Amino acid sequence: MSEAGPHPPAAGRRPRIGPGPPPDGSAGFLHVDMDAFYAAVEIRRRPELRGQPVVVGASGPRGVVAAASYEARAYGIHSAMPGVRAARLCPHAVFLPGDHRHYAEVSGRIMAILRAVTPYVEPLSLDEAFLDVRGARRLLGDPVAIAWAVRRRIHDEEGLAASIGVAPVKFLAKLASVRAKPHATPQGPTPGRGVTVVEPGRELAFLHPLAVTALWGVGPATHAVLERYGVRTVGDLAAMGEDTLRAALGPASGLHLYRLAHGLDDRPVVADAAVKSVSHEETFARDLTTADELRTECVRLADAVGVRLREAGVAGRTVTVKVRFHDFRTITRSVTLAGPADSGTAIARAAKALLEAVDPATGVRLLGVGVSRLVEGAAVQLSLDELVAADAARPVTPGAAPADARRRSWDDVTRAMDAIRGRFGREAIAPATVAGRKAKERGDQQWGPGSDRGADGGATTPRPGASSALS
DNA sequence: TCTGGGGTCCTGACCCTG
DNA sequence: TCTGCAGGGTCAGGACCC
Repeated sequence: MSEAGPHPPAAGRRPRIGPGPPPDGSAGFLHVDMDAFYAAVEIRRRPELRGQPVVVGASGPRGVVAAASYEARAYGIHSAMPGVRAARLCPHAVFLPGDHRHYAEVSGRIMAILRAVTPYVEPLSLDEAFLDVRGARRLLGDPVAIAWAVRRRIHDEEGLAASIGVAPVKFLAKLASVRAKPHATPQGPTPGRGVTVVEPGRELAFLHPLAVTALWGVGPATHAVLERYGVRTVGDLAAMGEDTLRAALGPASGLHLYRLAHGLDDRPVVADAAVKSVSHEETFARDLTTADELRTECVRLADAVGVRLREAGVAGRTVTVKVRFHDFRTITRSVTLAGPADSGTAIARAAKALLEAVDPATGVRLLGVGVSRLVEGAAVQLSLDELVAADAARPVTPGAAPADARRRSWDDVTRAMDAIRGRFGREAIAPATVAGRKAKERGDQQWGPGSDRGADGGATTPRPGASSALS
């Protein structure tokens, strides 16, 4: 592990690694999970915050908590909690806006440390990943030694703590890493074990006493169903027959949970899994109530999706819009295009057509635009049929260019916009409809509508306790 | 008490086609 | 030509994950 530097590989795509071999019964899977990652990164940047309750995210009146230090967790604050409630629980906590770009940089360096151990690294998010280290044993030692070495190196090079689970299959490694974590108590954080190991043959002894909600795939809805069967622990679940579980939860979920409850998980670690959809959605500080506002935001979101599609070198056939109304009722509407699209113009056109049937009068708090059924490399804007249909629907303008010429000119415009953004930054240019309205980048204030702007520019809502800490 | 953003996967209804 | 059926594609929504 000493051969690799602390920095991520140079720009450019890494060669595809693909899925590793299936589990073979040896404890060769690691789950690496950073402790309170975003909060820890902020504290590392500002050491004077060490020991204080620190909350990241929860910006704006509708924001939620992205991460909380263990000192903040002692007050009952946890991720996904509304910021308003977190502020009530701990008014003197330090509330910080998220800095996704910085977290991504730190994450990149941590992933590079992991890839120095094995190419079989499957990131789940910025702060956790699965590793298959079976192929690294001869060179680096047994998986437990590798886990401790990884933990030490992350600490030495990044000053951050990680908890690591070691097990014969992926999901047990993940559960083990949870057990390795520190705990929040009113007296302050108590350190965790750092590394927890589930030895081969001990899987069920580890698994069965756990609450059934510990299993991946048991959320509130599934838990409610299982409670009706008197299931509280994973052991209770394992005692249910496969047929009963399938009948209760559906064939796919039933089989999945039946296998997990018996410690069975043959999923390999998949490095470089292909992305299947790209979407952008925003909750607005103020509800949108007119079709005009809806269309304007739709163009902005579609443009942001298009930029990300082209950056990833993919295009998609299905365009989906998501609308969440004032009462939290949420609908989705989708349409499949004749050919893949990756330009904001084409995506916005399809999305706006879908929004025609949506009445925003009661108030729209969230709007999302997404593209799925992705194909690599295709940059087709619109099929001929769609262009013909679009032309037929468009009022005739004297002197207007034919459809194909317009498509080519829009392709040129898109390429020119990409070039300008590449040189001067993403905010350097935008469609005229949304000029001056910054589209959030991926993860930019992703945990709440910014207090700096809403649909109408937004009103500033300072977070209690934040101003002094940030000044 | 109020509920973000970006994903994946599953299910059921409906329609079309052979 | 009509009917029934199976299978695939599309669409909408729910559940879950971090």
